[in-house]
Order: sequence, then C-alpha cells, then structure tokens
Amino acid sequence: MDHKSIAPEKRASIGARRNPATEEAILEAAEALLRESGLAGFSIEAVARRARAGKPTIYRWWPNKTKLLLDVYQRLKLKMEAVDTGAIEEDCVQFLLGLFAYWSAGPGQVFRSIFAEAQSDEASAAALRDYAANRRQHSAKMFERAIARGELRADSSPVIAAEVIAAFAWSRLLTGRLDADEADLRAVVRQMVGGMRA
Amino acid sequence: MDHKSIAPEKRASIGARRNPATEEAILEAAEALLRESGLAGFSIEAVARRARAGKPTIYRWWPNKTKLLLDVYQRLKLKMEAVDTGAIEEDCVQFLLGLFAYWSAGPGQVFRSIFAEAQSDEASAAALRDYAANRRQHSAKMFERAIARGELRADSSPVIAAEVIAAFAWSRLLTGRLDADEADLRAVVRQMVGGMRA
Amino acid sequence: MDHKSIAPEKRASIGARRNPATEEAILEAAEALLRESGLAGFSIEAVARRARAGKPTIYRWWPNKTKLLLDVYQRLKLKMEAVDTGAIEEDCVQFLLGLFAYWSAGPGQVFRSIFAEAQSDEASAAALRDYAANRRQHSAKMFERAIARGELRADSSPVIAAEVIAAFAWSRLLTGRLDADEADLRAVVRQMVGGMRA
Amino acid sequence: MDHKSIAPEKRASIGARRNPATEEAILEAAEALLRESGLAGFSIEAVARRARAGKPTIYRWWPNKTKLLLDVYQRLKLKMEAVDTGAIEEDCVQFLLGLFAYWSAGPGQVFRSIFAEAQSDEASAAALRDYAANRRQHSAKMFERAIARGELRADSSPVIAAEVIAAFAWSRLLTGRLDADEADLRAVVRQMVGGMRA
DNA sequence: GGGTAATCGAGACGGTACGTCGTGTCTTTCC
DNA sequence: GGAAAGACACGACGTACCGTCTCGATTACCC
Repeated sequence: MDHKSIAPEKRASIGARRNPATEEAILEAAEALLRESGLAGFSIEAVARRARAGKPTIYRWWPNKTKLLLDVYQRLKLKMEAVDTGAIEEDCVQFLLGLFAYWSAGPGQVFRSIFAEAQSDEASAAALRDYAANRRQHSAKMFERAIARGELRADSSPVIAAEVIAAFAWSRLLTGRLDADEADLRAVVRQMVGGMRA
Repeated sequence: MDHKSIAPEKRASIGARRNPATEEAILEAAEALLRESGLAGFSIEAVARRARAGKPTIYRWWPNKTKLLLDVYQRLKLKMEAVDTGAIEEDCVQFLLGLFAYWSAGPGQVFRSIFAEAQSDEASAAALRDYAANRRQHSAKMFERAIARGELRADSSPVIAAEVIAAFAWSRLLTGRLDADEADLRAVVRQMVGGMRA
Repeated sequence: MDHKSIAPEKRASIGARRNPATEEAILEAAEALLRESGLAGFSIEAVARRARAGKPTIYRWWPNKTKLLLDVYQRLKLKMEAVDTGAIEEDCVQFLLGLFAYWSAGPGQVFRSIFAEAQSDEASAAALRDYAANRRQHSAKMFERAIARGELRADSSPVIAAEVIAAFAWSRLLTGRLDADEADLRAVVRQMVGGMRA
Repeated sequence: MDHKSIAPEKRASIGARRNPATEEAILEAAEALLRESGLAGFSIEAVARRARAGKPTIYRWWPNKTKLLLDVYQRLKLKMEAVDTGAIEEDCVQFLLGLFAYWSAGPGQVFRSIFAEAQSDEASAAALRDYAANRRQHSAKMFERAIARGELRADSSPVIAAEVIAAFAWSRLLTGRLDADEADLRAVVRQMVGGMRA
C-alpha cells in the first residue's frame, strides 16, 4: 500500500548540519500520505518509512506530529491568487470556484486534517487561527477594492465579508461538499454581498 | 448532571437483551471524557474503564468510535429552540448568542470532536452531512417567517441563509472563537441578511 | 469453519430433570472439536455453539472445561484390544502399529489434550495417572504370556516392560511422530525386549 | 534466586540493537511465573507486567508464547552433564537420578509446560521435536562410548537407546512421578539396556 | 388439572488476554 | 554533530473466551 512511491535514494548525513534533502523528502512524503489517505494514514512511522528517514530525524526537527502537519500545510498554502474582474459578485464566484478546484486537487485533504487536529490540539488551533486571520486580511482586499470603486457601501466591513465567505467555503470543505456548480455559488454569493451594495 | 467520576455500582446482565443501565453508563462516561479532555482523551478503553463496562460490551453495540461519538451528541442536542422576536436581525443574533452559549457549556467540545472525526472517516462525514442538512431545514424556518411577514424579499432563499449562518457559527466553533459579544454578532448578521431585505 | 456439522435439532427442556440428549450432544460436539482442532479449538463457547446448547447448560453439569475434557476421554478409552501372535517381538510391533493407527484416527488428539491439561491441573493429572496404571496392568499381560511360554526370562518384569513401551508410544504421540514404519518400530522393539530374552 | 517480585529499574533502549538487560528481565519474569503458577499463570501480559517490558518488545523477539517458553527452558538446562562411570548401567541410572533431581528443583514445571503447549501448537511441537532430537544426539554419546569400549554390541543403536530412556523419563515427568528411588530406576535401566549387551 | 420447580436455549455482562500498531524517547554507528 | 536504524516502555486497538447472570419457554411432578 504505502510502498507505492518510496524515496529510493538513501541519504546519509552531510555533516554537522541539517540536510535539506532530508527535510524535503519528509515533507514530500507527509504531504503525499495526507493526500492519499488523509489524517488516518498520516503517522510518523509511515512518513519515516516513505521518506526513508529515521523517526528520530523527524522528531529532531518537528517536535510532534501536529507541527509536521502544519509545515506540510505551510508549503502548500501560497498558491491561491485573488482575481479582479471589476465586479464584486463575479470576483467572489471566481474566488470560490478557484478555491474549490484547488482544494479538490489535493490540498483540501491537508487542510481538513489541520482542522481535525485543531479540534484537540491548542497549538494547531492557534496556528489555524493565525492563518485564517491572515487569509481574511488578504481576501478583504477584494471587498476594499469594490468599496473604493463605489460598488459596495462605504460603511460595509470587508473583514466581516471575508470571514463569512471563508466560513461558507470551509463548511463545504469540512462536510465534503466541494462539488457545487457555478449557479449555486452565484446564488449564495448574491445573497451574501447583497446587503453591502451601495 | 452530577458527575460521579466513575460509575460505582456494578451492572450484571439482565438476560438476553440489552441492559439500558449499561448503555446509559457508557454514554455518560463517553460524554464526560469528551468534555474533560476532548477527542484526545476519548478512547474505548477509557470509556470502558470509566463506565465499569467491558470493552466487548461497547463493541457489541457501537461498531466504532464514531458511532459512539454521534450517539453522545444525539443525546445532547435536544435543547436549542428557535426564537421568534418578530425581527429577523434580532432572531439571528439571539440564535447565535444562544448557540454559542450552549456550545460553550460543554456540547461544543463534543461537536468539535465529530467534525474532527468526519475529516478522516467517511461514515462520520455522512452522518455529519445528514445532521447538518436537518438542522439547516430547521433554522431555515426563521427566514421563512420573515419572508412571510414581508420583512425579507420573497425571492431570497431561506436555505441558503440558513447555511451561511450555520457556516459562520461553525467557523467560530472550530477555530475556538465563541467569545463574541453581541455587537460583533449584530454587525455580522446585519451584513449577512442585508441583501435579503425587502 | 465450525459450522460443519452443528447439531440440527433444537432440544428444549424435558421438565425438571437432565435431558440425556443434551448431555450426549455436548459430549459429541466436544469430542468432534477436539479431534478436528485439538485443545486449541476446544472452548466452551465452541462446544455450546456446535451442540446448540446454552453455555449455562454446560456449566450446570460440568464445573469447568477440564471436567468436560475428562468426560470426553472416558467415553473414548475403552477400544484397544491386545494382540497375541505367539512371538513377543511381533506382539509389541503389532501393539504399537495398532495403537498408532488408532491414535491417528482421532483419539490421539483427545489423549494429547488430556496430557496437556494434566500438566497444569492436578485433577487431570491424577485421572491420567490412574488410567496409565490401569493400561500398564493390561498390557503387562502380553509380557507375562511370553514369560509363561519361556520366550522371556522369568526374572524380567512385565510391568516395567509395559511402562517402557507405553512411554515410548506416548513420546511419539506427544511429539507428533506417529508416522513410524514397521521396520523402525521393529528395531526399537528388538532393542527394548532384547534384554528380557531367555 | 532472590525473587524480587517485579523488576524495579526501568530499562530504555540502548540503541538499534537488542538490550540484554531487557531479554534477561523477560526470561527471569517468565521463569518466575512458570515456577509459581505453571502454564496457567504464564501469559505474555503477565510477563510484560512483571518484567516492566512492553508487550511489543516481547513479541519482537519471541514470535509466540512457546518460543519464550523454550527459551526459558534453554536458559535453565545448563547444568546437566553426561556422566561417565565406565559402566553403561551406572551411567544411565546416574543420568536419570540427576535428571529427576534437576526437574524436581523447578525446571520440570517449565518443561511440562512446553509439552502442554506442544499438544495444540504445531510450532511448539516442531520446536520440541528439534530440541528432543538434539538431546537424543547428545545422550546417545553415552551409549556410543559403551559400544566403543565393547560393553555394548556394535550393532545396537545408540539413538534408539537414547530415545527410549528419554521417553521413560518424560513419562515419569508428565505424570508427576519423579519420586523414584535408585533401585527402581536400576531395575528399569537393566531391562532397557539388557538387549544391547555384547 | 393447575401451580410449582427445575430444565432448556439464548445471549448480555464484566473481565482478562490476545497479537498489532503507533507514539515519542533513547543510543549506537556511520559519515 | 547530523542521519539512519531500530529497540524501548507505553497504551489503545478490536477480537475471543471465560464463567456468571437473567430471561422466557417448556415440561414433569405434586397437590
């Protein structure tokens, strides 16, 4: 099962410093396991086996499973770009479509695992909170632009809007309902941003 | 609600049928463990120990951890009633305040655990989906009443509104941010329902 | 696996007294299980299943597993007949060949189980000792006849000879080496009885 | 022989190789349990508890209960030396006397357990067969020496003689009759080796 | 001939042990 | 001093039996 794509080459020490190839192999293996079997298949033993690494090597650099999970996610999360179509409703729909497509391709499983972990591990929860706040700031820009061009009311809150749209996306991810078509999303978005219109 | 830490009395078989006292003791123990230490402390062994039950007795009635989890939650959720203040915004705010208070009192930890479990177990995910759809139908009624009395536009969707407000509540629960004050919630609600106003 | 030959008919109570059909079915099932899978497959649960009996019914009549084992053995052990060819060596060879064939057909497994049980249960050990002494007296007759006809020395001991030949047979049974051919046995017998010759 | 009831000190790993202290503690605990309560009290769980070892540690080195049992016995039997009095009959008597005394001191209980185990577990049976064959080769030397010095006939078989004498000893052990006096044993031996005399 | 009493199958119960898996720590050997 | 290797104590997993229990039903016996 997990012998599908084991790192073939064996990496020895490269002296008294961290071997980047090892770090890379470990993160790669961890991500692959998460994508393939989710949090259930994600164990330090399995990662070590697949990355041809020793368990202590993993524990040297990541104090526990959760930290490794978070690092896997860090590597992943810098891809999504905000769109700017000039119309806020269209921006939101494209944002959701892009996000759902991105998640469906694999990273969604990793993100789900972070959520799962965060429910019992406070460090993960804090990391997730930080990340979410950060993303909120980022996608709030979409609404700020719409306010600036007079499409949305000046007294509406970009941050609240960003939170609500993120919450909606998460709820779909976490309940395994990423297969929404554009029309559905458009209906949701229209209702969500309707109250902000100038 | 009196938390005797370990079930003291010993329960024998009451014949060739399920012993309700045993079922009760197991659910009680499971709930207590979840409230106290979350999903991490929730193991079949621990439940058995605390309920003074044999492991096989648990496995006889609950095929896996998740089913037990769901049963614990089912047993819990008989409280929440929809409010009807006559103003949709007020309804939503009271709904969220009530929900957050309810979750904060303990059940939130159980619900979080179900979400965590659902991220790697498809059966749990399906159960969670069913439950969520059910709740959605239920809280959609709040918006239907507002449409009926002409407060909200006739072409707005109660189900979408219910999903969005639930998604928001979940996102706060799952990221450990249930400590919102009324003003914050009111701002969020105003923006969420603004687009539905007649 | 064990549904091979379950007692088909269901036996109800026949009033306030022991049902002989039940006792018979239980002993039958126990023996069959022992023959098929040895002591490992011999569990009260399995016996009850196979005999279509309730566990308490078994425990009512046999205080524990060992007693049931002994009863199974009691039913079995009255079959072997001594041969008399007129030549002691031939008698012994035929005795061993017959015994090995008899054991190989099934009863050997039951006997082995008694030996196993006797190593940790003193009651079984005592029963086994009694039985062995009895058998010794019985097969000593073979040597007495040989002494009587002058084939063996008058000062040789039939009981010792019986013990030695039984010990040899047991050692083969208990180490699973019943597949000896006649020539091998003859060599052993010749050496065993050689010292007794007139 | 000082029986500290539970190994007090905790043993960690000593690197990627077997820890002899752990092995020792496990064998020690296993032996103690066998001596105290026989096969009935001998469970992997109990051994692990007493030796302060993890169950997986035991299973890592001993694939099953039986192998552990055999190793306990191996560790025990470093005493018995073949005697060489120059007379085969005396050799045999001393051999049996020594063996019975040795067994009576404790190891007999262990060996009985091995026999019990071998009656339902084929792996144990095979191990026991191997061990027995080995011992047979070893004690056959006693007879080879006697043949060499012309005391026994050249065409007699040392291996058969070794098997027969071992079988006799086993039968006494397994039926709990180790309390034979020298005269009895001498009578048995005389009859057993009589047929081999030159 | 109706009540009582012991029997029967059935199967749930609290336990103990099984053998496997994963966690996070530890140490040695090689580079 | 980093890295692979893998042993270690621990504890949860899900399963099998143990011996005890309580039921509801089925008779025979006694009054």
